Order: sequence, then C-alpha cells, then structure tokens
Amino acid sequence: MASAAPRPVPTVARLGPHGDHGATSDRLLDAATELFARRGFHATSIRDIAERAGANVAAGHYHYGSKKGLYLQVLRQQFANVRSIVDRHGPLPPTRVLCRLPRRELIALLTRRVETMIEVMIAPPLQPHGALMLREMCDPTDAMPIIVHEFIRPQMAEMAAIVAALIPGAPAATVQRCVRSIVGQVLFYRFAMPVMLLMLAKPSYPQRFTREMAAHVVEFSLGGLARVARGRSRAPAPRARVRRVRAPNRRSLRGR
Amino acid sequence: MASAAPRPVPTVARLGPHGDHGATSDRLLDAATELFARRGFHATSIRDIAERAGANVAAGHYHYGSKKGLYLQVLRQQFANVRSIVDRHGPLPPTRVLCRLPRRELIALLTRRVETMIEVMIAPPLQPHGALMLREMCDPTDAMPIIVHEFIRPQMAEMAAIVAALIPGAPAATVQRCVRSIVGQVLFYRFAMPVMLLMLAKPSYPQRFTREMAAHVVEFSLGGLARVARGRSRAPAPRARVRRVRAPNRRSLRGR
DNA sequence: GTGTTGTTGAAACGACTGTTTTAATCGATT
DNA sequence: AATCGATTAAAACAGTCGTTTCAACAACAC
Repeated sequence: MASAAPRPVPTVARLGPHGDHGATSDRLLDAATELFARRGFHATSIRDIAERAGANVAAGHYHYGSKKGLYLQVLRQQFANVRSIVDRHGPLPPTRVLCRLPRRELIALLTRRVETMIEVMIAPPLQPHGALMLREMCDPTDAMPIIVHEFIRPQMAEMAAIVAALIPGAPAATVQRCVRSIVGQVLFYRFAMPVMLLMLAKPSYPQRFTREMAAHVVEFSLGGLARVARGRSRAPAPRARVRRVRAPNRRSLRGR
Repeated sequence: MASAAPRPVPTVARLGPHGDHGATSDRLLDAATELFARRGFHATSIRDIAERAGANVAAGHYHYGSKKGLYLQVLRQQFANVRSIVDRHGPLPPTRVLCRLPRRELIALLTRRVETMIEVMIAPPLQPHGALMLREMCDPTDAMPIIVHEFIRPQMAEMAAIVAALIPGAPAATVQRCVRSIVGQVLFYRFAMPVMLLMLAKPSYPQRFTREMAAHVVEFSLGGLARVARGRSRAPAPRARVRRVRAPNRRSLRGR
C-alpha cells in the first residue's frame, strides 16, 4: 500500500518539529484516532496513545505540541477523508440544469447521496468519523468548524440543490427544513446507534438493515417532499404550537 | 424554601447511609446533574460537584457510594422526570380503537407526540435530559437501559401505534422504519444542535423556529407515511444498494 | 447524664494526569 | 571524522483524580 504511493522525497522532508512525515507521528495519529473515537478526549491519556503507537510519552508533544493539538489534527485528517469520499460524486450540475432534469434522475442523485451518507457514517465496518462527530456534538471544540465546513455544509448544500429541484418554487426555508428532515433520518441511525442495537439485540447493523434503511429513507422523503410541495400551494397551515410544560419538582420524584 | 415544604418526618428518616433525604444529598444530585450534563462524566470531578453543592468531597461517596453511583442516580432521576412528562398524555387508546379513529384525530395525536418530544428535548430552556442522553450515546453505561425503558421505548411504542393506524395493513417492520424516520427528524435538531446553531448564528433555537419545526416534521412525515403506504401496494422496490467504498489511504492525505 | 446513629469536615492516600527537562541516538552534511 | 539537526527515551514536574480515614458534630433513646 504505502509502497505504491511512496513518501514525499525525504531529502525535502525538513519541515521542522511539527507537520513532518516521521513514521512515529503517523502511528501516533492512528492510535489517537482510534482511542479518541472509542473513548473520547478526556478518557484517553497521552500514555495510552503513546503505548498503542509504540512511542514515548514525549512523542505526542514533540510532534503535535499538545494533546489538544493532536486531537485537532486527528479531526482534520478524518474529515478530510470524509470530504474526499463525498467529493467522489463529482460536482453537482448547476441549479438551472438541475431544475430541468427528469424527476427520475433527480431521485437517483438523491439516492446516491443518502447511500453515501449511510456508507460513511453508519454501515459497518464503522469508521472513526461518526464517533468523533458525535463527541463534538457533546463537547464542541475548535474542530467544529472543520466538521461543518468539510462534511455537513457540502453534504447539506448538495442535498438542498437536489431538493430544491424536486420541489420547484419552494421557499429556501422550506428546502432547508426538508434537507434537515432527510439528513436527520439518516443520522438517527448513527446517533442513536447504541439504543437501536440494544433494541435489535445485535452487535452491529446487519448489511440487509443498512440496505433497506437507504431505500426507506429515500421513499419516505419523497413522500414528505411531495406533501410539503403540495401543502404549500394550498393551506398555509400555521397551527401546531409547542406547549411549554415545566418539568415536575425534582423532590417529588426522589424517594424511589 | 425548605421550610415551605418540610422534610419527611425526620424521626423516620433513618434509611441508612444511602437513599435518605438529607438536604446535602439533594444539593449534590442537583449539582451533579448540572455538571454531568454540561461537561460530561470524565470532565466533571467530585470536587467540582461538592463545591457547587456547598458540601465536602467525602459527601458524594457517603451518599451515593461512588462517582458512578452518583451519575447513575442522576440519570435515574432525570429520565423519571421525562417519563412523567410523556405520561401526561394519558394512555393511548388500544389499537383496535385507534384504527377506527378518524384520520384527523390520528394526526392530532401524532402532532401532540412530536410537540412533546420537541418540548422535552429541544425547546429552550434546555433541560439536562438531552445532553445526558447524547452523552450516553457516546459512552453507553449501565444507565442505557434506564433511558431506553423510561423514554425511548414508550415514546416509540406510542408512535408506532399511531403510525400503524395511519398506514393500516403495513407490516410491522415498515411501521418501525417510519417511526424511526419521525423520531430521527426531531432528534436531529438536538443531536446536531451545535452545528445548527453555528449555521444559524444563534445562541439557541428561537421560539418561532421550534414551533415551525413541529409543524414541518408532522407535515413531512404524513407525506412520507402516505408514500410508504401507497408504494407498498404497488412496487416492492428492492433496488438501492449501499456501495462499499473504503476510506482512502490516510498517508496520501496527510502532508497538508 | 451516657450511648447510639446518621452526617459532616479536614486531611491524607496512592495513582494518574499533561507537560517539561535532559540526555542519548540516529542520519546526513560538511 | 566531526558537526549539526531532527528525533527518541527516561525521568521528573506539579497538579488533579477518586477514594478513604478519622475525628467532630448533631439529634435522638434511654
């Protein structure tokens, strides 16, 4: 593998203490990726990472400045990976072309995006992306803009273009809501994975399951889009109020 | 405060070191709830909790045995709260009655469930439930069964009953998938909240936003349900395969 | 009063944390 | 061969961690 794509000429590889291509720094990054994804930032120690990488405790600081620096580098690398996968679709046709596409092809475009998302985030073997992203949702760090810029924004922008073409004339806010409905359906299976696996009594999602998942999300979403598009041209439907119910007094629930 | 609602008769309050009603143990639980939700288990120290509760470091162990014991008690209490809110709807009519309900009323039932979910998990002021649940999805602990049993299972079971009535004759697996699509749409706004707020450039969801959120999810879902119900009686649609693309070699992406 | 029981306070325990220091090692250039 | 820079290794740094110990304190039973 590595021999097929040889390292950048080592004679030029003098980039100072940070950012060079020593084998140790790679092993550190791999070990850190694995452990940060599995246990999280706080529960992972530099010593754990060093041991798993077969390196010294000081190596982390030498190559990445600090634990947080290493963490940031892990996320940069991981979401650059994700971005490169997403970009395999090639650029989406411009909006004016998209709007003239037959519905069948629009659906195919949407389907491919949904399938890619499932493949990247949900289908086993699980990649570190999902766990790292989920952890960032718990404790946002400086890496959040990376995730948004490399993964979420492009993914949602492409979907928005397709959705806009599927429900022509819909206001931008409506398109955004629909995109979130589609993405939300997919991400549920990743974010609520522990719950789902516990309820399914399985160690991981079966292949059949992820396959049917993609087909269902597309089907369900096409129905949703159709109704949203139809409803817009008929009733404004400004009902539905979220009632504001306070949580009950804590003490009244304490003693068993 | 404490004088307004006097403690349970102190002469009987002899329940052993754990599980009594001392004011300290309550303050500890409140402080722990707040901090565990905000910073997570590993990033929160017993000393932080004790300080915030105005108690000694030893108090935590005295009342709850260990840090993990305190954490578990926090989750038990919080999801008992959630359960009691969800149960305010009163029991759902049995399935055979549900199936004979006019469609309008079924939609009203679904809407109420969606609104409650949004209110409990998403609408500000944010309660600790959401953060604690999200953290459990990152690092499942012994508290997972509590969450599933007290919150997820009943919520999804009720939705399943309503959905089943809305698409009569649909197989159970289809109903389950639709329920997950609905719940997923809602949970997206909680799980991806940091991303959403960053993209919206807002500190929290505006009231308008959560209100429109509920209306949209219901509309979108009704469309999805309609299409899934219709599609079932026409085409089996066994297409859509998740392609299995491996992540690119890490090294090829490293050096900037 | 004495004794008992449930609760709190201060201090200390050993283990582990991220980080720094210092010296040794390696490879290529001069 | 000598020199220099980049890298690695071992040890120590000052803190913090969860937990324990033990003395003091309060309220009650007798």
